[in-house]
Amino acid sequence: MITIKDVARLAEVSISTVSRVINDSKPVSPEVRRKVLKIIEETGYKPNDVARSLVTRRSYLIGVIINNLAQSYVADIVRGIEEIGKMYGYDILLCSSYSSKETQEKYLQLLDRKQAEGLFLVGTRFDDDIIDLAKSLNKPCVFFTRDVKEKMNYISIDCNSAIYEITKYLIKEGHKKIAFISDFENRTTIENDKIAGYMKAIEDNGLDYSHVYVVGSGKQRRAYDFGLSIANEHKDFTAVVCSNDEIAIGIMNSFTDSGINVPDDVSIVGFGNIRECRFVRPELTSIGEPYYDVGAVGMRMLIKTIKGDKTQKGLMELPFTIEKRNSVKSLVNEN
Amino acid sequence: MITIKDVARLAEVSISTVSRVINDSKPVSPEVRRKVLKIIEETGYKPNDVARSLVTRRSYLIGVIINNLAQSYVADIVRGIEEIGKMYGYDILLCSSYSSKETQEKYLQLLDRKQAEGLFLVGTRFDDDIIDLAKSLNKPCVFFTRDVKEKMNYISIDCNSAIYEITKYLIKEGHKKIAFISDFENRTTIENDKIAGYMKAIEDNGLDYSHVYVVGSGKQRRAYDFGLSIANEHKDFTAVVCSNDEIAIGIMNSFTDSGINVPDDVSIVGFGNIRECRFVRPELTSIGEPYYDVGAVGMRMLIKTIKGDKTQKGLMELPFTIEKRNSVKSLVNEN
DNA sequence: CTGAAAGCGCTTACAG
DNA sequence: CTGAAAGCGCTTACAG
Repeated sequence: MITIKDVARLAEVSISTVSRVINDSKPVSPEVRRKVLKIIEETGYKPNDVARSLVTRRSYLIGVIINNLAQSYVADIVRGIEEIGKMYGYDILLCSSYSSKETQEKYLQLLDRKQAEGLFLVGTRFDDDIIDLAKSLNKPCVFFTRDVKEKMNYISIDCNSAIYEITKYLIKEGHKKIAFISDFENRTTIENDKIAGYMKAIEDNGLDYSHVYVVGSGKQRRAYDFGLSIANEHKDFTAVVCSNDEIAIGIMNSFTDSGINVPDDVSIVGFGNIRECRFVRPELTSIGEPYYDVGAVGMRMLIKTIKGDKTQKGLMELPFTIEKRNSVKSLVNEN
Repeated sequence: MITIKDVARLAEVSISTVSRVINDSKPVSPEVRRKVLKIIEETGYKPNDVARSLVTRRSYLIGVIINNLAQSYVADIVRGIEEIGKMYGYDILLCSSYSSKETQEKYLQLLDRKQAEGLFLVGTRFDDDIIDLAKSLNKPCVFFTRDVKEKMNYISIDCNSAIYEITKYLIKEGHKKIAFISDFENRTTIENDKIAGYMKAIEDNGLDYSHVYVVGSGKQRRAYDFGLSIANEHKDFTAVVCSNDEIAIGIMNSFTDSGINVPDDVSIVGFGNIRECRFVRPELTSIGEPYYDVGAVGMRMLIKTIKGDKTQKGLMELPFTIEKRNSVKSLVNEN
């Protein structure tokens, strides 16, 4: 391995001078610069970033703790994080915790030892211990989570408005009996926001029907089973708003398999706009969260904080979109 | 920031001793060890991995160059890489090149400067310059690609056998006119393997019909358009084998939209077993590539090479599975 | 078992 | 504009 020392020797200058030309940090006479550059070219010298990190105390590493890269929204967030990171010269250290608190703890320690300059945590909900540990590391830190705690800097979309708007959209299409299908009994803050948005739309539009079902899971398979059970009982709604797309797809499949036509008998909307929305039949209307942007905007916040710029603390909310597809039937033009 | 020096001072020992207890590298008397551990505990000292890296010349970093994390199979490979990496104490530096040769080159240089100990390149095909550059870095390196060159260490699945087997499966189900739908005119080595597997199955079973269509793209949308065009002309096959799932789904949707029933009129199989296979209707029969394992096995190879164990060079092939779903109709029990 | 010293490959005051 | 020296936070022969 060829080092700065070798370059200095070959170019017959001091290592200080070599350092100055590779970093362009101080004036160097043109002839000397040329000579050094020539040697660098010839030897193929590349500075050792580890040594550089040690003295500059900059690692240009951002620790990203996620649950599972297999979830496409997580992959999208990571893409946003990486892209913006690379723009500013930061690399990301990816840590998949698969929702294990112990693993998250281990990675937080690891990232600290590795001198990560910032932390980006992505997960449905985080244990208080993890939040405290992350804070104790004294590094800039941003969260993307479904369960917001006051003490964290987080980035999010306005779920309350999103569900409010999509419910209003169903109402405008003539639906009067709209149910909401929630994931867990034990709700995250975001889930509460969603349900509040649903209820507000119902009330604001003077409807007298509302019903919140609880699947007991956020997963498709469980939603499918749950859907079969409500398909069998007497269901009186003409549309359902689902807390996420996995649930919506599970419910939709269960209805289809039970002989309930979507959207002719029941309209369904989801939340998240995952890729599968366009693959299922009928294609699923959903709320689009700009996941890539979540990563990108969050990363910008993080980098700003690292640079010491003042940045807004706490909340940062991103806009959503309603992706209209054909899982919703308009009842307006019917007699 | 508290350093090894602080710990040494507080514990009234030399930094050598502190180093020995944190690394358990040399015998230390029980009392001294206890004293040091106590100080470490009290101060919350954590070794600086950057400094450690510099002297040990070990970064425990693996550079992973991919095209796009938005492709689910890429995310799965990365999961496998990360999981095995973490098991052995390695972290991954993720670099998304979005198929740009320039970006790949830049990242290769970056990874070299960062002292990455190994390289894992994932992509459909790589430019010769990139392969050469990667080799020139003199680091252990493994490729997962659809276009294999002799000069690389790669990991792959046996596509020839996979397509052979799935074609045979269609034949066993009574299909006698089976077409193959390929992606590009300009074929990768893997694509050639697939077509060869298809042809061999046709020949081995004495069928007199064979036809290779070329979409001109590996993407779903283009396959959809292409599917519309062949749906309109007189098509004489009862089944099609597609070079990948995106194509299969595009073709399937185009057939459905053209009034051709899948699988009643035409059976379709894909390759890749992407998540969408289970979301489309009918669910798509496909060849499952163990992508997670590709990452995991490749990473094991890489780590072995880093450790200096001799490992098989060149090819490493993984088994495939045929995921039978309902996009295939059996013609056997018909009269 | 323990410590003093050298050194990993850089950057950066400091002095000239 | 240039160089000698100190130092970043560690590990590891070497000597005792």
